[in-house]
Amino acid sequence: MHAFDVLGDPVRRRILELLADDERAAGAIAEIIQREFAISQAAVSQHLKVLRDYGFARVRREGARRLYGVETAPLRDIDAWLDRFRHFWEPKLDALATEIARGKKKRKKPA
Amino acid sequence: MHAFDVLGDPVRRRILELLADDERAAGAIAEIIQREFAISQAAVSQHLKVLRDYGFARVRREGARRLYGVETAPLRDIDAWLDRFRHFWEPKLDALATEIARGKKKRKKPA
DNA sequence: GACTTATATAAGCATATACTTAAATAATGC
DNA sequence: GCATTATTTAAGTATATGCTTATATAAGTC
Repeated sequence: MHAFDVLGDPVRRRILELLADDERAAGAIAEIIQREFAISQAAVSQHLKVLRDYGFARVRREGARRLYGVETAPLRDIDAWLDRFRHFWEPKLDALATEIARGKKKRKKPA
Repeated sequence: MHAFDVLGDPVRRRILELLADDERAAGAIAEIIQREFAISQAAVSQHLKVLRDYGFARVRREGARRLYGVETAPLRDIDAWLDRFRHFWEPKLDALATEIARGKKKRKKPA
């Protein structure tokens, strides 16, 4: 499955949206998703597995809970793939603006 | 089908890459794709239909040919969806830099 | 107008994936 | 250690999608 396929599923997109702010326990995620999509807890768990398997999420145990967090590498890959089309909707930037805009440089201190 | 599903298919991604530079005739696209993916002309045509149907491509007739071009609205939608994750990999920009970076403003003249 | 070229559509089939229910695994509390 | 809570995994099924071959549509050529 390709990263784009992973994001093709609305449940998985919603889960990632939930994780964009904060880590959340599998159960807390399941509760929200079950309410919004009317699917079983097992189904939610299977989606979490897909997100793990394709590098969109990480888990850590905390007692009986499993805390999920977003992992951005595949999202960055997608962002990079879009680069070849960006000139269609982003104005041409000069070299410096591009550096700033796309964060290619680590800056020591914001001015 | 969601925009992400459309991009989930490697053939469709490749077609869009081909269109990123230039318009191309359906036949020219089919030729390349058939060589690279070993699928039939009909299959390529079906992918072109999906790209049309979901707003990723437009066609115009030119004699017996059909010239395809990329249409970026759904790509921009995806780009916008990624916004909520960008803070993970882009440095925090100040307001002005963000304006410049994301092209929210039409500038009259580059300095 | 028949023939060829360019492209799309139809019909049918195979496979992947998203769900279900049931069961397994693991930590917590008594 | 047994029950409970939290979560994953297994097995089975339905459906969507991507392919195939065959056919339709439309324009260009003689």
